[in-house]
Amino acid sequence: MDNKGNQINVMQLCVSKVPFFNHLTTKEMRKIVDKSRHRNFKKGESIYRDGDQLEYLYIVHRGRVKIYQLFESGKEQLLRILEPGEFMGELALFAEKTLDSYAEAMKDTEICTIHRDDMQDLMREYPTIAVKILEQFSNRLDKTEKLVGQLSTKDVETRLAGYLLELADEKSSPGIVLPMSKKDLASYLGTTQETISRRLSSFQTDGWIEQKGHRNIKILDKDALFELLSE
Amino acid sequence: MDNKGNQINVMQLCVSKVPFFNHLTTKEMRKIVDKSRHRNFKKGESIYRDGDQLEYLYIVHRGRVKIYQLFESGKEQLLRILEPGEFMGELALFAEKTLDSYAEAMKDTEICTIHRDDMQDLMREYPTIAVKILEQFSNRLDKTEKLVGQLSTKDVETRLAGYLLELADEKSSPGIVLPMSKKDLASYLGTTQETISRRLSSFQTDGWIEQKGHRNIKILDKDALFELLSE
DNA sequence: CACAGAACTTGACGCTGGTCAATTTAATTT
DNA sequence: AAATTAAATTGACCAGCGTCAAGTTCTGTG
Repeated sequence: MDNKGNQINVMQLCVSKVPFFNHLTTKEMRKIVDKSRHRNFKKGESIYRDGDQLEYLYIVHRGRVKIYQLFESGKEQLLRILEPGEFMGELALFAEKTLDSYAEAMKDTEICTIHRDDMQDLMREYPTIAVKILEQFSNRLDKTEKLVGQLSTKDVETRLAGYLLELADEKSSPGIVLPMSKKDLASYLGTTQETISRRLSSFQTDGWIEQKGHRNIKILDKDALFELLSE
Repeated sequence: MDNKGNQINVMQLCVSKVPFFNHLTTKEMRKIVDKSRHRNFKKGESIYRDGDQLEYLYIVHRGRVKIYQLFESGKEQLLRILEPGEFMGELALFAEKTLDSYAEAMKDTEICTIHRDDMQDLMREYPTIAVKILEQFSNRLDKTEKLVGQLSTKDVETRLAGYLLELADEKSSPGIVLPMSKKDLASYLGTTQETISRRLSSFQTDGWIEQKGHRNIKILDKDALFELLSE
């Protein structure tokens, strides 16, 4: 049985990659690996859904996951996208809460899960873990609060410009690749596919960007976009 | 000198009231009190502002504080309101971050401050503190994400109905008192004073609520409001 | 490489809700 | 209780953007 070999493999892949574990010693990490479980999801597959009982912390190791809410009206609100190393289900750590959001693999994705009780133990044993999680939390909260501000005080054009610039900053190159479909982007920015499409077209007409394919955008006039933000 | 007496007083008032300290022993609390400073703010006074260097954790002991963002356009986005026992400035705990929001006392307010370095020490010494903070954090994040969803998928009427019901739930009585001006409520719900006013008027015309004075509302038909949410 | 289905674009139209301005009402102060 | 100020209401107007519907362009799969 290659169970043993499998576990070592998982350790290298999963735990060591995650910011809030990677300061621990190898021995300590092994302890964590013993408590974690590795799972695979195919593109489009649901990882958890509204109404599920939340019992695990999920850590994305490979792939990409989107978290969204779904309303009675059928409208979707995309909350965030998880890249490798990020986690979700953190509410599970404190209470037996019922979920009110959905998590879906955007492409084939590998995930590590750790049960609530084990996480509690780990935090007690290695207090620094809690501090690390806290750090990530505060960044997320920060980002979410900014989104709230944008949603209610800026028009779609401005929000879109802001998003493009943010993306360009991260990659620090004029060519950017949208990490999601325009439909999802619309959901994230609190608008519709159609409006996103119209605004991008007008950006292009103005000579500020150039679109190639469905997800590739080259920024031609950063300053023009930037101007929008402070108007 | 009544410094000593003062400190004991402060301890009882401030630290013991806060959820993430109140599980500690009296002796441990005293240690924390030694590191905290007590401050008073008058109504309307600014506690911190955009651009300030963030160095302290602020714990509200008495009064009420509003946190908001301010945009170039002059628009305000109210993020949340702190009641006694809640805290702000938590980003200070991790990095030397510059603030991008404002905190203002909504009435005469007493606050305890603890310096970042001291907080770091405390968390190392009493790991449970970090876990408690984490708990509050995750609730806030949850609330903020819900707000995002509402802002971008529901119309003002629905958001307002949702807010009123939420408030009624907390107090579990038909008569509710707005914790803020309608102007601030508008800012929180991502709309304008005028629209809030219009919607409340129409609720009243429909016989669903009754307004008395500027901040008192009696809910007459809970079900009608509730219907709006799931349409 | 072709083809099917998904993703995106474009147009026409109407409604929600933002803006500006003028009153009215409530809250505070003296 | 009157006076002053702050908060809220109401009306008129119109722009942004959501909706529905019909095309067009990608893209990944066989």
